[in-house]
Amino acid sequence: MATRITRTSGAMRKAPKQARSRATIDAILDAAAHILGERGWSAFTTNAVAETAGVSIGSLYQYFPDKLALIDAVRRRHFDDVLAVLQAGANPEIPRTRRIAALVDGMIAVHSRHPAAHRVLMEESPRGDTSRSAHDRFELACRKAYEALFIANASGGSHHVRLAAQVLAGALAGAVHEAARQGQLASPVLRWELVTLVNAYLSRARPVSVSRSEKVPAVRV
Amino acid sequence: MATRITRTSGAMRKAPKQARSRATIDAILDAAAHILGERGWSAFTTNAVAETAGVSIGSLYQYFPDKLALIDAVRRRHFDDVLAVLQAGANPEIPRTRRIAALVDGMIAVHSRHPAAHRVLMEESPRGDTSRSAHDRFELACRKAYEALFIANASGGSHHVRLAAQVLAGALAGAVHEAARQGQLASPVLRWELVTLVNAYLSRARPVSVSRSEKVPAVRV
Amino acid sequence: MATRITRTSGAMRKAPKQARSRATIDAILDAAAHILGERGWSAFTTNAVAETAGVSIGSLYQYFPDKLALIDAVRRRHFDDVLAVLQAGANPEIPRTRRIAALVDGMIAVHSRHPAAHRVLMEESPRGDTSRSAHDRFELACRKAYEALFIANASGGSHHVRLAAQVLAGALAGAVHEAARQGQLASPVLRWELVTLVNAYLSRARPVSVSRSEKVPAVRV
Amino acid sequence: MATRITRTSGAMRKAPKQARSRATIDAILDAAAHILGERGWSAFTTNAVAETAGVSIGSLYQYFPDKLALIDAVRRRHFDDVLAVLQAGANPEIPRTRRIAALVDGMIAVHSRHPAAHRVLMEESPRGDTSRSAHDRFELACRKAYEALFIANASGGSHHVRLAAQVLAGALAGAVHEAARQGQLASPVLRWELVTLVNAYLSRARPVSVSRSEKVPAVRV
DNA sequence: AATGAATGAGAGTTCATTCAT
DNA sequence: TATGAATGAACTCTCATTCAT
Repeated sequence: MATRITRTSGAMRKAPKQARSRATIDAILDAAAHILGERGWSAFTTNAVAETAGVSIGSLYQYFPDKLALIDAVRRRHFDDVLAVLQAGANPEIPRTRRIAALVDGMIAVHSRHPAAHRVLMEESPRGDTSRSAHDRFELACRKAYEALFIANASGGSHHVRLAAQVLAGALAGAVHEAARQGQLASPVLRWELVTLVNAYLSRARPVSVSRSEKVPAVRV
Repeated sequence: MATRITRTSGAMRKAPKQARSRATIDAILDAAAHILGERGWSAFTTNAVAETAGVSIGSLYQYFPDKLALIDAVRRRHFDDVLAVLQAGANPEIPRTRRIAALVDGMIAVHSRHPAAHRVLMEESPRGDTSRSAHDRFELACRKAYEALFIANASGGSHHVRLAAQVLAGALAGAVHEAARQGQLASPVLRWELVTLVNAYLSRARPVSVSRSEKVPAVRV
Repeated sequence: MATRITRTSGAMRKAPKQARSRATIDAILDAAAHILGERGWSAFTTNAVAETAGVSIGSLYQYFPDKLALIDAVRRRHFDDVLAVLQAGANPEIPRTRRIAALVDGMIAVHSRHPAAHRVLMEESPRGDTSRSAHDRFELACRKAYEALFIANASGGSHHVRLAAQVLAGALAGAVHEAARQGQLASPVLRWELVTLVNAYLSRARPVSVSRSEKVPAVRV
Repeated sequence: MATRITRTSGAMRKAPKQARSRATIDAILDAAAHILGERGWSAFTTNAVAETAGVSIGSLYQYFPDKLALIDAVRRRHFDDVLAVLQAGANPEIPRTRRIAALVDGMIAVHSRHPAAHRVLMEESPRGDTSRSAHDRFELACRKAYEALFIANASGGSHHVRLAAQVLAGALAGAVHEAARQGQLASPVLRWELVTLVNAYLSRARPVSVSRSEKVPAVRV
């Protein structure tokens, strides 16, 4: 039950020198992503990945020194895809409304293929050292994309662009996750609501200041 | 690494008849919540819980038929706490602004003790049968709390109250999760931004209709 | 899975001094026999016995030092019953035919209450030291009863009365066990066949001498 | 102490592709049979089997999905051996006297290697689904072999051939088991008595009809 | 390079037995 | 004396990883 991963895993055991190697690696990554998305983290065993990929377990370990390196590779590849989505909507030439729509559509698309995989990669699976920088680059890129929306939009005037961008990112991701869990990703109403959410927050209808409510019940855990 | 849980677990094995039992059960639940929050699901082994609780593994199994029943019990106890928070802000007599603030403060409070625990309980750990009804009651209560905000507020006029409430719930949870991950739960700015988010969405600044953006890059996984 | 019994168990921890003790012991023995017969050896746990008997596990251990002593006590009590059956048919005044019928009926009766219990007691459950002498007395009495049949019947003229008696005992027990397994204990035809079996063997229709068959295939295990 | 087996086990986990596998499987089965025969069911733990076989516990589980599948495999292999013995004596060309001798010798041989193993396999150890059909085939073959003796022998004229065959099978098995327990399997006198038993029953010296004896003492358990 | 048999630490769970109350 | 909570050794089974072929 525990994650028996101790070794600090290096990136990839060997660089693909031949086309065959590259094909093997891709088969392994595809199989890994597939299992993660369809059957979840608990079914993600190295033996299962190797079998699904149609290679021997020995071959898998020839390319990935351990399980951590494997999941990191999957994550890296997934990040690239998501970044492509985000940047497609980052062009400042496009009107803001259209960019918001592109953002929402992109997020929906990201979660539509294998709804579980994204969440598993982001939240459930352990991170190796390799993943660190890739993950940082990813978060940076995401933040930039969201910040760009705020910056382009002077109306709100928040001086906490960075935190606001983070809130927006978390909110959109959370709403999409929940919709994915409910199987509503394809709903046009959902899309509309998400667009509304982003738009409204960017427009920042100013609330009246509120003081901290006096009594919040204690919460265990 | 895998979650080797198959048996469908019943609630609790035996009702405590002596005061000592109750103390043991509480120690176990506290230890379970603590491990879950501080060290995550992968460190959540029955033996670790028993040891942390200062009881023998046999005692743990005297009260919880299996690991699933244990995690379910933790979840149920946590749900009760969260529900208390939500209902504290559900009183329609209180002005909307104040209720929103209470909601945000409640969510922040919920995640402040063991930031990871909430997420782990909600997303990462498997659910037993026992948990099902408790979870349903919980989701219903959450939805009601959020819907109440929309209903009280006629301005938006959305006919999809339920979905909008779900979007808001997911968005707020996501933003809070992300803030918890960044260690910003105590920040007043964060609180302000979350209040702004809820307020803005409830006010539903109507965006101009947007057509689906033509090209969204494909996303693997 | 293993039988974790190591201690050499003494007979019974304390002699029943009061009527209440006697009642408790009987309740425990009844519960033990019941579980053994209805649910088999694998369900025969000390906790289950205590619960079925309606006493605490502590009380059980007050009277039986360990599980071995308990099962031995059950066995002893069962032996007494079987011996009573056997001796009822041992009276030499009664004609042989009638005695054989009584023997067969007795064996059928012995297995009719809880078909599984007899087998479990005889074959499946471990024997403690206490049981040794009781078991010896039992086997002796059985043998005597069977030998009496041979002795009364001079016709066969076997000089190996003891071994023949043992063969007869084993054969009858085996046939009855098999019938019990098939649920045929109540069948009159079965009874008739068993009587025939005993009768025929006692009459010892002399077979022609046979030489050892030359080739018997080897058998593993 | 209890048999903690619940899962319904499938046959064998994977077919051996290399010679090494076959050797491992055989070593495991041999070790399993050995432990069963020499030290009984209670010593039959998966770790003990693996250790005796000189392989790791992991290897054992590579080929047998669980303990049930292992014991079933042992049983199947044993059945095959016993069937070979029985059929060796089933040839109708051979005179009846010789066939009876072959049967008795076969049964003695079956129990001579590991006297306890046969009994344990037949009576004491739990059965998986795999074992079911093999066991049925086995019982059928046994019955056929015994029935053949009755059918060939018109003298008795019993119309209950099937039940008579079952009685004979049970009787012979019981007598052999008892002899095995007493360590008398090698005794020529025992062999002679067994032959006599079978012969006598087949010849069915007709007993005078007997009425059910009136009073059979009650038997507990 | 590739294969897949083998390994073994470690996780979940049971139950005979003890001992504070 | 009686109770039942507590104990922990022992057992079944998994899966990341290695290595002979």
